[in-house]
Amino acid sequence: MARKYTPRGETRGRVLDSALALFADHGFSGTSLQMIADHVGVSKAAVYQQFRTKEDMLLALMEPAMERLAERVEDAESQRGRGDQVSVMFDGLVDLVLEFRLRVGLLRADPGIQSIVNRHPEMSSLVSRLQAVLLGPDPSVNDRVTMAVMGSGIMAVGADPALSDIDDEDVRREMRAVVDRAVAFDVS
Amino acid sequence: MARKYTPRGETRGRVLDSALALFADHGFSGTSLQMIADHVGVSKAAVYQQFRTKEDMLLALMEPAMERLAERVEDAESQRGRGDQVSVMFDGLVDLVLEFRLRVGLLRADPGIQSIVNRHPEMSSLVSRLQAVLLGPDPSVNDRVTMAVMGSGIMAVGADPALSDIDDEDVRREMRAVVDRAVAFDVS
DNA sequence: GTCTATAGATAGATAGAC
DNA sequence: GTCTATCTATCTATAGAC
Repeated sequence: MARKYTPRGETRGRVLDSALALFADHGFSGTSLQMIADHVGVSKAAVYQQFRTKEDMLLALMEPAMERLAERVEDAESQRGRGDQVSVMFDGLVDLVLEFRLRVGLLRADPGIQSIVNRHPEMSSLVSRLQAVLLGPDPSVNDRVTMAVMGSGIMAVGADPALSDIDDEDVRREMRAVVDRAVAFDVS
Repeated sequence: MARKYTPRGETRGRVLDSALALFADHGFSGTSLQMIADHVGVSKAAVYQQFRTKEDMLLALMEPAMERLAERVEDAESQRGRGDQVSVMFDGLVDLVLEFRLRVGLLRADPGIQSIVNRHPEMSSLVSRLQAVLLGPDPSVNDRVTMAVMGSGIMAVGADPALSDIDDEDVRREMRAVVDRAVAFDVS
C-alpha cells in the first residue's frame, strides 16, 4: 500500500468533517487526535500536518460560523427600536443554527469549547454582544429568563438529531413561530 | 502534617461537590481525577477509595436527580388529557432544574455524560419517556420543534451562571410563564 | 504529504506502607 | 482512610524516513 487515496489536497476538509462529527458525539475533550485520524483513515502525523493543535482545528471549524454571527449581530445592533433589535437578532440566530447546525450546538453546549471561546476575545465579545442585543439595557427578570431559555433552546436545536429529518425551511418557520409566541409583548 | 482535616466521614460528599463544579466548568471528559483530588485537597488514591471509577462518581451525582425525574415523569404520564400531561411535565422539568441546577444542565449539554446515560437503560429510558410525554403520539412539526426548543432551553437554564443572582421562586415563575406562552394552543 | 516510531506528559487505576 | 509510589495505557506532539 504505497499510497493512500487522497483525491486532491482535500485532506484538510476531510479532517474538519471528521473532527466536527466526533466533537459532536464525544465532546471536544473527549475526542483524541487518534480518533480523528482513524475516522479520516490517515495517521496522526498526517493530521498534524494540517493543524498544529486540536484547538486550531476547532478554530478553523468555528471561523465561518463566527463571521456569519458577526454579520447577524451587526444587523441587529443597527436596528433602531428595541423590538426590531430583538426580532432581527432571533431571526439571525435561527438562520445561523440552520446554516451551521452542529457548530452552533457545540458552541453552546460543550464546556471544553466554551473555555476556548473565552480565551479568544474576538469570539467571546461576539457572544457578549449577542446577549446584550437580546437583553437590552436594564432587562427585567422576565426578559432575562425568557432570553436565556429561548437563546439556549434555539442553539440546542442545531445539535438535535431528533429533528434532522425535518426540512430546513419547516424548522426555520417553526422556530420563528415559537420565538414569536415566547417573546411577544416582552419588549416595549 | 500527620493528619489532614476531614471533620467526619464526609470526604465522599466533598468529592461529589468538587466533581460537580469541575464537570460543569470543564466537562466530564475534560475533568481528570487529579483535578478533582486537588480541588478537594486530597490524593487521587483517597478519591478512589470513595468511587471505583470516574463514571461511578457521575452516577452518584445523577442518581437523586434521576429519582426525582422519574417521579415527575410518572406524574405527567398519569394525567388524562394531553394538555395536562404536557403542562405537568413542563412544571416538573422546571422544578427539577431548580432543584438540581448544574446536574440537569450537564445532563443535557455534556456529550461525555450523554454517552454514559445512553449506556444505562434506567436513565435513557427515563429521558425517552420524558420526550414521549412532551410530544405525545404522532406529533406535528410544530410540536416537535416547540418541544425541542423549550425542553433544551429550560434544562440549559440550570447551568446558566447569568441567572444565579435571581431568586429561585422568580425563576420558577418566569420559566412557567415563558413555557405557557410558547406552548399555548399547541396541544389539543 | 504520508508514514512509522517515539518522546514526554498525563490519564485512570492499583499496591502497600502508615 | 490517607498517603506515596508506581503501573499501564493513552494523550498531544515531533522527528525523520520515504
